[in-house]
Amino acid sequence: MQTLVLLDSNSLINRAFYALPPLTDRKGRQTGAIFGFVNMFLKLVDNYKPDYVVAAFDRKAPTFRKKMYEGYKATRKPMPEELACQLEPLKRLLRAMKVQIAEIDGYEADDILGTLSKRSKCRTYIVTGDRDSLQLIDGKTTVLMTKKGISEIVEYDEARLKEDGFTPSQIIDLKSLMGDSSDNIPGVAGIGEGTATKLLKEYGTLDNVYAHIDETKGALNRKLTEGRESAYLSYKLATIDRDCPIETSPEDMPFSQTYDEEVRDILLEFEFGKIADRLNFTVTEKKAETPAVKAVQIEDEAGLSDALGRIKNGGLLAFDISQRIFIGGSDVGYEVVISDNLLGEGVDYNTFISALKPLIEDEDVRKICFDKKTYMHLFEPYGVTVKGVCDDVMLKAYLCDSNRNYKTLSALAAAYGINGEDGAAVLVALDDMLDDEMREKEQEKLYKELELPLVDVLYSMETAGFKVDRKYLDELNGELTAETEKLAAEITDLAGEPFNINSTQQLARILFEKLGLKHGKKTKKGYSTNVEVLESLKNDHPIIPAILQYRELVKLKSTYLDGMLPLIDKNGKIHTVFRQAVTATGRLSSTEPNLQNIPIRKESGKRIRKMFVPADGNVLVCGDYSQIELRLMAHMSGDKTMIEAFNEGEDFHRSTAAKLFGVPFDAVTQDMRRSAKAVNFGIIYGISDFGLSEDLGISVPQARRYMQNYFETYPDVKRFMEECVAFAKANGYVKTLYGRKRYIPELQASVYATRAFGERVAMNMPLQGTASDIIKAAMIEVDKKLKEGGYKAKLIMQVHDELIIDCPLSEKDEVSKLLKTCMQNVAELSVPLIADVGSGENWLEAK
DNA sequence: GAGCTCACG
DNA sequence: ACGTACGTGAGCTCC
Repeated sequence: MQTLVLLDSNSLINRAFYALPPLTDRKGRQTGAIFGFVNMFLKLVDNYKPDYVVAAFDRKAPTFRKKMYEGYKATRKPMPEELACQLEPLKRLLRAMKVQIAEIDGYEADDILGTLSKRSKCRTYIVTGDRDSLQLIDGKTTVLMTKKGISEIVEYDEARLKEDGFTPSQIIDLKSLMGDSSDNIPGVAGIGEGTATKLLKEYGTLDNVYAHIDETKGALNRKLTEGRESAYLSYKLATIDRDCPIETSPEDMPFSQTYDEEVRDILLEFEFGKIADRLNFTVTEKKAETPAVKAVQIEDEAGLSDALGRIKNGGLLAFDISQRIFIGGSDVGYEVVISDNLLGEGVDYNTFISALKPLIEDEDVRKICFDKKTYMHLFEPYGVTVKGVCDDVMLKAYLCDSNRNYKTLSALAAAYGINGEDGAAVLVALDDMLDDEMREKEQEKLYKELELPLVDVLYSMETAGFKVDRKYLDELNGELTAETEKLAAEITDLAGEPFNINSTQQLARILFEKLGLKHGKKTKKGYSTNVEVLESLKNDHPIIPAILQYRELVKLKSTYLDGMLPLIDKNGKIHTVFRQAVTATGRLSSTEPNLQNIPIRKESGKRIRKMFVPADGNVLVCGDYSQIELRLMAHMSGDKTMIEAFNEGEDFHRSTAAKLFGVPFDAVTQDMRRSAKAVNFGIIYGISDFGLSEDLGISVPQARRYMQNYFETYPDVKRFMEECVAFAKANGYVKTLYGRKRYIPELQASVYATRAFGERVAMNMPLQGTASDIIKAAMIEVDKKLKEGGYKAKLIMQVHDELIIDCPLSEKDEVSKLLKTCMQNVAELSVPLIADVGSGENWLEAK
């Protein structure tokens, strides 16, 4: 018997939409629900191997049976725009996959499924997330019910339904009693699943329930009597129409799991490279052609050196040896493929890398790889240095779309629809495609002059490492251990019982239930216990200050002491990893450990920062930009008043306060300055009245007045921010002074909060992004000047607007000057770009 | 693995 | 009527 699969497409895509994060392609088009749908579909056809597939869709107007109930239209939520816009693309893909699309005006998908399953002569599977369809089950019809969104499938046939105690037709009786809010079937008021099930067990059908209504008593009798009309209306509503005028005959279009080229093109258009990768296509043709490639399997060491020797000067070497080993030279018209099993047999890793050395170090051989910096570290122990141009497709892809985060070469290749096991061929193809894309998006200059040169600087910073005063760390650890233990004892004592203070849930129980303290805002798991809440309860119970103190110290100890210990090398140094392709704005990030969030704001935190010290005989020289983002706002907005304020060189927050509050500069109070500073920060973040009011602890209208006042003071700031948003809406992205782009698909959202977020991003990114472009340029410059000057001093850290140099004492003055000059002169703005430079015996002192 | 909390710019 | 400050990473709980 042949197999037919019927899809309740609206039900499935709905579930997919809400189950998955909102994916978009590079152009900002929504693809998340399609992605979920297609994945589920492919799993399904793998399991059930259908001969025919029909996808049924709702057509806008409610069906006849649903129209009968007036409330139907009123309460039904319209499909969100983010989902609606995915329907047509999905249909296009399904058609290409030889899936028939079935829809008729005035009918819903389940009517079509009901009709087609009734007519079907095949083994029939109905795929849906709605229990309604269980009424369609019969000897040859099985319902595949999706669970957990759409990730799991449960088979319902007659036997399985019987386990639940129902026949297929009883599903209608059940719904007419209990109703279904998602389908706006009213049922009988006050009767839920339990009562409905009990009644049907006893009486079998709705009719029979009412035939024996006298046997019920009390409330139930009253509910049934009052709900009779509603029940029978519900019965009609819940009954699927199995004779609707659909002309589709599934047999017209045989389905097969071999798809043609069009399917691949559509999948790639949606950027579902991973999916395209695992499908069979009738024509297997590589999208991006690589030069004539002849794979050579290397058998032994001689073969290896022979193969490598044939990649000549002026050639191209693509290598991917992170997982399996692939190297290739495309210019010579053949490709070398070296697989894993070679290692340990004919050639060992050491021999392999050494054989590669002449090519990696040949200035005239262009290299391509994914994540150059990691390779530099990998090669280092073998004495191999990367020389000449080494392109990095990870960075190219990042510049093309910073919202994406490709962790591996294969993930990147999949996203670009490049098939193939062979890493070297994949790299060559990717490199070509990304060059085109970078040209289109005008990212080449940033790539060549900023990101790629920065790789070498970051590599040397990571290699140098940051020295830790181990003795001091151990002492501090001891002190913190004692202090936290004491606090923990105090807390359990005050709580009257032992509990896990680190568990927010247990803590909430103690504070808000046992001790009866007034709770603040809720989280998903109960009441929040964050600093804000605790701070507000400070004077209500002695346990609160103890908890605050405990939290603070435990955080410091676990993250910055215990967490750091295993990362200290034998020389007492910590080597962070800078990640160059993760943030949406262009900033770097720091991991394993994160050295960009070492404490400084609080006294206890300052104790931590002191443990970071220069190498022996050195001093730390530290330079940080003064209010770079606000200066950029002055420059980019061209606001005369703001530019003037910076040119006068006075404290900018104070000068803002004087203008906002209409007082002379010298009459500004601490409080006024604090408010002005908060507004200045708000401006950088893409201000909102709510956010400002939260930060300052004032009312929203008050915050709004501050903003209005601010915009009157600096009118071009307002104009600039509006222009950023307008530009983003018109072009889909914003950019920095240097042309780095960030796409903002959120601006297309129908949900207000999401769109508002997109607007704030549009205001913030040009500032934050330009600042990071500038400091990156400064890093390259500092590194270059230090080398040129023959200094031993080394750049070791960057914290967004701050650079740190580990500097021999003898070079301190010159290096300090060099650092200041480089940082200040790297960009020419209409306001001074100021870097404050200091030095010291530890990181705290140097700042 | 998600959610909460909190460290930094 | 809605729900928000921008950008990160890490440690801990609890499911």
